Amino acid sequence: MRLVIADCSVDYAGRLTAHLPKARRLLMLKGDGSILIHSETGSYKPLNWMNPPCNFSVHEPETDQIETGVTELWRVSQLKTADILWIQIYAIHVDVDHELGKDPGLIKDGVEAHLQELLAEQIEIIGAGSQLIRREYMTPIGPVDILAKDGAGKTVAIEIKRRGEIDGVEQLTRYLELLNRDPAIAPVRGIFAAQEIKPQAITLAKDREIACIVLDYEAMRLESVDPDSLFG
Amino acid sequence: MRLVIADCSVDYAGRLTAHLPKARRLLMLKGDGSILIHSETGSYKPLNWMNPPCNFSVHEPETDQIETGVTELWRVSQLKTADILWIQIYAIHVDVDHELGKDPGLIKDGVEAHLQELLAEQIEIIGAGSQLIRREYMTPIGPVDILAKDGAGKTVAIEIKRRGEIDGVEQLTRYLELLNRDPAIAPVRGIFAAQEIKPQAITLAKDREIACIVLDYEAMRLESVDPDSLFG
DNA sequence: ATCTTAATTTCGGCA
DNA sequence: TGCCGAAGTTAAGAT
Repeated sequence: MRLVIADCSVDYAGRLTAHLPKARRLLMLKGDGSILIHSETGSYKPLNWMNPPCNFSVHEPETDQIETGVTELWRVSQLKTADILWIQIYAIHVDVDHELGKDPGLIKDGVEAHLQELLAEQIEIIGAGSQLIRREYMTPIGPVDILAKDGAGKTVAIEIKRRGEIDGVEQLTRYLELLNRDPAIAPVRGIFAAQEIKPQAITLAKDREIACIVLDYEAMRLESVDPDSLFG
Repeated sequence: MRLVIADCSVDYAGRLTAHLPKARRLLMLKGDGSILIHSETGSYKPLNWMNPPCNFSVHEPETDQIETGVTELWRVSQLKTADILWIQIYAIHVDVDHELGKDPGLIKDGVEAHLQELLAEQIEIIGAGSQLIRREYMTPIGPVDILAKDGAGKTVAIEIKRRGEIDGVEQLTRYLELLNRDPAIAPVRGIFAAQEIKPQAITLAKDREIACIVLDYEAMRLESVDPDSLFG
């Protein structure tokens, strides 16, 4: 990885056209040929970048560029999409190069799968007397997160999200349409369960006669009978 | 901005729990207190990070950590959300510090907002005699990009995308369903407008009796009466 | 390889 | 400020 702190201006042409006026920035050239241009602020998204696979080359600046102080002209192009990044270098203040080697990668824990596990285990959250039929109940258009029977013995399809948005309601609607064609389990009603549900999603769900349940992840974790599921 | 290349392992606890095994990485400490941890590959998203505002402090490693070779222990915590990042440092290979100053920021051109602006201005693209009613016409489930009246005086709802895919047709369908319940403007027909439209989206639109229009961005730009809108 | 869905999404706009 | 939708989204999982 090569790290360059330089005064530079940048032009990008690809899916959109964009320009960065002259300023001091970090140019990060990764081992896979990609480049990131970072400023002192902003979160992890760079001001501009080029994804691998790409081609890096240094060019002589044009006469008019030399007059404005450009000392080097960098060209980075995407091999597949033909996106191009032109970087005008005015001055280089730091330039270090160091090989990092391969990274073993991030190990994650605590995502949506865990919510599904917990709700399957604590299915009475959707109503007393409820019983789990199956997790990941298959349909022709994909698996329903949870299929259950409620206290009255009626079938319930549950769609689980971390954050409930309109898309999730659409998804559940499609499942319900299919499930209700199967006389063995119809009628099936829907429950949309999430840690938080957006107002628009609630509006749409109400319109489709789908119930909404907000899940308390921490409370469910504490309630869990299976301690291994805490840090699965 | 401080750039450190170090052998390190990382533990994150916050919205999720995650761990990075020991490896050589770039630690990027920005002026606003945020930190990014990058490897040699992967696109612009860091392996791990902490957003501003956050707190950085260096701690003495525990006895058992010293035994495994930890020389420094860094703690980065989010001030609002209480997310915490612990970084175990085993060896520092590069350590440079350089102030970048404030960045003037990216200047963009060619996004969806611009398409909407141009189509509102050149509304007769959807048919002679058409008139704009409103951009961003609000409904309970979100704003319709453009509401207009066609040459025959009938209401038209337009959804605009840069790239037209199935999602956009679904979105427009929801709007139409709602709009057609309002006797003041019903009946409302739909137009799906985009720079390019995927065949699947065209098929679905046809099925829903929604018209598709492919927009020629360059032609619309040249046609624009408002030169400022070129590089808004 | 392609497509679908989530993301510690980030980012911008407008109410 | 908070909500909502777009992004040069990116990234992971499933088909």
